[in-house]
Amino acid sequence: MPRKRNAHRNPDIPTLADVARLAGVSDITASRVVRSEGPIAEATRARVLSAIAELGYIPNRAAGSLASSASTLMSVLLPSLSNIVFPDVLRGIHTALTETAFQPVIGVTDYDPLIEERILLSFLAWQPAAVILAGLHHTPNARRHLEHGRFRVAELMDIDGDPVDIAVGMSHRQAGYDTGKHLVTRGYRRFGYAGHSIVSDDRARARYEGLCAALQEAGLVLIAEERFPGSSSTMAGRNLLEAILRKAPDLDVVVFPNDDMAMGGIFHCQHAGITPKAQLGIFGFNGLDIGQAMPLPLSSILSKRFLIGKTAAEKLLESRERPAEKTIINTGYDIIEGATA
Amino acid sequence: MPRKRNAHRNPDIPTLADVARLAGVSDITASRVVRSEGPIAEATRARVLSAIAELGYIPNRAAGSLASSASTLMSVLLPSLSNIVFPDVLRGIHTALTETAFQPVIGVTDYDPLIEERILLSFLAWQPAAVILAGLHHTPNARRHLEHGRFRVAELMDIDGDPVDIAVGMSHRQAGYDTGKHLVTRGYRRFGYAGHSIVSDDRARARYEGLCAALQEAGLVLIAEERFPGSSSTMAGRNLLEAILRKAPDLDVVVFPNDDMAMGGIFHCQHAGITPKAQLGIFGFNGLDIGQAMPLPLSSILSKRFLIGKTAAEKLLESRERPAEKTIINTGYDIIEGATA
DNA sequence: GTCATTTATGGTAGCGCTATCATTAATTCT
DNA sequence: AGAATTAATGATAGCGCTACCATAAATGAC
Repeated sequence: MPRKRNAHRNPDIPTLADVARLAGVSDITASRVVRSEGPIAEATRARVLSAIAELGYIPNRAAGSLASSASTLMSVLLPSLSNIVFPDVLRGIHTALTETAFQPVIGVTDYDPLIEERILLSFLAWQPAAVILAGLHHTPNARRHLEHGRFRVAELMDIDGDPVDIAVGMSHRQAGYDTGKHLVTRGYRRFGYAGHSIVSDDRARARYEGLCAALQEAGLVLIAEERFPGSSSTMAGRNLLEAILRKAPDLDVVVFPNDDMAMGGIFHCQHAGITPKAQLGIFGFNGLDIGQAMPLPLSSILSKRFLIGKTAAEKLLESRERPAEKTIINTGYDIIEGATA
Repeated sequence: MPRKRNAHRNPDIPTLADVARLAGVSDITASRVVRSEGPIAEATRARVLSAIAELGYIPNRAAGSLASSASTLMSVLLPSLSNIVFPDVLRGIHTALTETAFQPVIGVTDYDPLIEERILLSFLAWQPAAVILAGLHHTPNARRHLEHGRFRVAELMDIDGDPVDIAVGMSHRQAGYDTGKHLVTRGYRRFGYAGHSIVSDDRARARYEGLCAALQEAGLVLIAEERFPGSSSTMAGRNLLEAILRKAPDLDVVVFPNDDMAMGGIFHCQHAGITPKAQLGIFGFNGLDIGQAMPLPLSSILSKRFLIGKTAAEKLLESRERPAEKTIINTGYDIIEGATA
């Protein structure tokens, strides 16, 4: 009994073979046109493109990926989507990928290396052209896959370490250090630090350590610290400033791990009748647009998130193969003087 | 001359066939274990899982997608990543997809239907399980693909229209109307509207039209409008409020199309010594966290972005086939009274 | 025990494209 | 003109998995 018509195939959907037939060429010639690869005569190309348009042919990327053991997907693992920082990075990535065949597949790790590992493994099932993730710290298993995989790797945000392939970002330790130096130079002496738990946020910890190092060099110490166990938010920043000032009312500046919380600090000042800068310095991190739009622009460190994402993706697109040399790209940061510290 | 060893295949990477061989079963039995599909004895399953662990097998999703004419990718087209609104939606989508095999592929349309169409076509090459996009307005070509494709479709944010498959969101026209009613009820009579160009933002336009309808019913009209041709931002909101008050100093409330701009309006008030609410009402849209963390919480409409994303993804996961009936899910919105209007 | 149904497992063609080798045609060099 | 090189095109096996049909084993009903 002969087998029924194979239900695998939907006859309404044109394949490359249909295109080739209509254009009067072989499959592989049509493929060459679609891929813009290999020698192809202009007249032949035109016939194939005409057939593609007539049939409304859409390539089957899974087939191409299977046949070539590679895909046009870029796996992007982001620590968070809860504030604008990583959406900005993603926007940079997306901008660089526009007009290319590459498409970002997204996962959110919640700053958890184990979640990162799990998502990475599920992404590898698609044989991505590249993996983009944040930071230089991964589980041993994840690192093994990153190191032995046949795909490019970009580790973003941090450059203080040994990347697998490419690292694009800034030195967070240096940024924290420069924050301390900057504030000491401006005359601040009684420092406080208010932020979320930094157990899982390597970069916030590095900035904190840089800040402490700068203070130590100036013969100073952090007089008070206040920590919030949950995730970062503006409301948390408001509450933290209120709490730390209750413990140490004589602080003259408070450093926050990010602008969201620093803005919360500003809102507390407004609520409590504290004049930013004149009575209490408030310093953030990231240099968000919204912080700069305040009547008193927030004093902060500008992290170049969009540039980091865009630069990383562009660098990855330069070559499908990993070069022998690892690359570290320092996008730097700016000190935004602002008006709050 | 026989052909050289096929370079297609990397012998270091275990395939399903390797798993099957090690477990002493056929390929299709191993596949059944991986897919959790079809009858499988527990002892057999354990043998296969053990082989998978030993080999570190990672499935080749492209192969599965090709063989089954379907994939585990979800195409997500977002209008923007420039503010937190759509990252919140994406966060909801991602949350619903966690622990499933589905992964979101991201494209950003910049509120341009032609870009949306282009991105959609490139995503269809991956035969996504579903397409998630914003709004109910698409190019004719895009709509044709959405209607005839063998994948689920969720149109988010707006429910005032005829969806392809599922719509999840709120009535923006009703939200604008209720904004007007709410403010009229609070005693406001001299209305201004300050926002970005709404040519490409259907939902902002619908809210504007709803607002105008409510004012008309109350025998009122918008006394002044100010438009900014660029994209929405807090700084733009500051400038717009300054400009509209120069033209119409006697306004008693100004409605903004989103919280980002409304917060800019608040910042202008702070700068210009205007007391929000008492002297001038300021009303936004979206109910962002940061707006609620201000000393005077922003008066606004709360759009349930995370819920919209999560609900849509969950609904899509219920069935791979499109049901006969289209579904409209109204997540509603809340009026946040706040303290600025 | 026999027959019918359900459970479990297996064989393989094919999904749509591309890596690779092969052939033919056109161009360039001597 | 002939040889060498380059450009253009073609044939097909195979990528890794699964839809579908087939067979065998186990279980339940009479």
